[in-house]
Amino acid sequence: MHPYRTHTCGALRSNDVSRSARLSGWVFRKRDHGQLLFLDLRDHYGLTQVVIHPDREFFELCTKLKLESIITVTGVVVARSPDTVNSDLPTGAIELVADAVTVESVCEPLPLQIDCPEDGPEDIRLHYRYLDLRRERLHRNIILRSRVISYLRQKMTELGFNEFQTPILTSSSPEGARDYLVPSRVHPGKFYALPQAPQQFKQLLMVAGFDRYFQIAPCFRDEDARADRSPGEFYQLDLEMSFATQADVFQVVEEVMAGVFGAFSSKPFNPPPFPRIPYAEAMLKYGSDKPDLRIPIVMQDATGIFKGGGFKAFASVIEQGGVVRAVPVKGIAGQPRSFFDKLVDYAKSIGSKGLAYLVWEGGIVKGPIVKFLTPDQIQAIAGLCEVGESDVVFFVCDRPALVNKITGDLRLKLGNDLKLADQNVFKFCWIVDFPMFETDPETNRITFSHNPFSMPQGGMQAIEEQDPLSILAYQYDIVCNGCELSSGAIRNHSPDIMYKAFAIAGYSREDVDEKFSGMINAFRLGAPPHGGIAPGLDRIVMLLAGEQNIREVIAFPMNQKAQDLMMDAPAPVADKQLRELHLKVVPPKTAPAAVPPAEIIGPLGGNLR
RNA sequence: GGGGGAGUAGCUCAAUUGGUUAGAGUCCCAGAUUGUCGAUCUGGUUGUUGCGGGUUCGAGUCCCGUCUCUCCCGCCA
Repeated sequence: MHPYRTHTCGALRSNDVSRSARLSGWVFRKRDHGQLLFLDLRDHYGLTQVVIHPDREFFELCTKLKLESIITVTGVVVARSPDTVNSDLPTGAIELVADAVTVESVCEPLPLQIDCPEDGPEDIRLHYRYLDLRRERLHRNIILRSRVISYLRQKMTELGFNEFQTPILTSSSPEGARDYLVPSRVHPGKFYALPQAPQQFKQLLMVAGFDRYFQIAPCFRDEDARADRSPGEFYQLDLEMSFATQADVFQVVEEVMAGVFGAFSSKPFNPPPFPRIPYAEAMLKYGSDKPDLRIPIVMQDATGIFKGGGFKAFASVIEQGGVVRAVPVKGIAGQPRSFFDKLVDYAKSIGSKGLAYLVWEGGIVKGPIVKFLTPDQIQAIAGLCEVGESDVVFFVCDRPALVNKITGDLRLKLGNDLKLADQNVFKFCWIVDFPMFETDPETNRITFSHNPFSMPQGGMQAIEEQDPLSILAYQYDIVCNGCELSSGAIRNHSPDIMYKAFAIAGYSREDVDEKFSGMINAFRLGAPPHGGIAPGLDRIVMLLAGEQNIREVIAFPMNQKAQDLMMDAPAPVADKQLRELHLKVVPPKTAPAAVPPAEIIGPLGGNLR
């Protein structure tokens, strides 16, 4: 017999009855009846009830076993009597009657309860992540992640993509997020950078003629965390295709997304093709380039209706280039006055000068601004917003950029507070036609609004003839339930167009040659038209698992301040290591480095350093 | 870098306008218990109310500072 197990804790069934079996696992729960002891033995595969009879010499030992200790139990599989069958358990028709018990590992008092649906304090969870991961929900999430990755690999291979590895130690790129840097021992004063994405490598693989690339790619960005953004590192399903149009990329991604969401979630989603929403339309209708389409609020431009009208607060702002955005919400006319007052306060708190609104109730139109409007204007608003009895329309008037932000936030808040979004569906869309360039509000200079390597729509002609701010890019995002899953683009594979595009953003030919020499040289030596995208794996799993925080789908995440509390990273290193790397630490003036890290005393005696 | 929230027993939380010995569930410990499966029953331990200062006859509660965690803004080609 195998020293540890003949079956897993999820394997035994009624047809194993009277078999001799050996199980190993964690003591999940104990039920001590004095003259009879039940143990629920748990492993990765499931739970099996072990029965210990009082005449066994190990009975006493077992009654004193601490939860989460690990034991090996040898015994006979016995059918449960009909009234004691547990139909909630796959193994619930049988139980293992113990003839021998070996303690493999004793568990000391636990800092976290394993059999507990509620989360403990975040820092304790992260410090004892291996315990947190024993909990059913997290264990399930991590396995879901594993299965999703496996599915993606299989699907991508089926679609003719080949998986590649690209360097982890590479060079810093001047664009984009802050890099994580790795000092070179051999080259004093020089640094590697961890890749923010394998962007250039995957494009070079296209130049190399591999046609279709994919990778479950680690990406490293030194940026601050959010609930859906883990600091440090994250993973993308990175893909790139040669001789591909935007439509080709969409088709592949739609097939993969529909496949993975169909396979791993029971929630319905809109089937491909996903709606294509131009960036400008998304900003107008939803105030966001990652709209949550579950919220049934579609905003409208009402600038024309208020222009030169009797509502001077709006008319004067419009004269200075402002716009009016109408936010129609159906069926909320009955909300109390306090609801509207709070919303006005909220709008002000996020930078709005105010929040106007009209209420269609009891056959009349009410609201603070109604006295400034003509019946024709009100009629026009009702027609524009398609509202009527019991509906409400909010209005914000300001500079266009601010209006987008305010109404976008307002739309989300209304959706949230009024629970307008169906939590049991996924709604996908593409955001397309992103502008190639934008004006940096601080410097007033033109910069790339997204990926500088995107192909401008209209190619060379557009770059040469159009107002830069009017040029669109073959740049796209896929969005699900208000979550940006990914950005992608058809790439600019022409050195000439690239030089021109970079010139508009203020980079000289020499700059481009210096910063992107590898790429620009490659594009002079036969580069196929190509494009791709990189859906965020962590966010996909987060959506599938129904989790609100990305840490819940990462086995060993860092906390919000980019610390690994379990491994104690980042940490100081020995002077010898610094000398070898030709580095000297210059602490900031308010030196937090002098403060020792908080210590959590636990079973392993200290902070695990 | 900025703003919000939270911090009370190992854990989840309570504690009236500032009022007397800071409670409950759970975990843990002891005892009882032969069919439970979140076992049950009885009893018990657990506290620098994050930390430091201040106001007050009196502070978990009010004020100031600070630390930790978290959410958001900035940032994320």
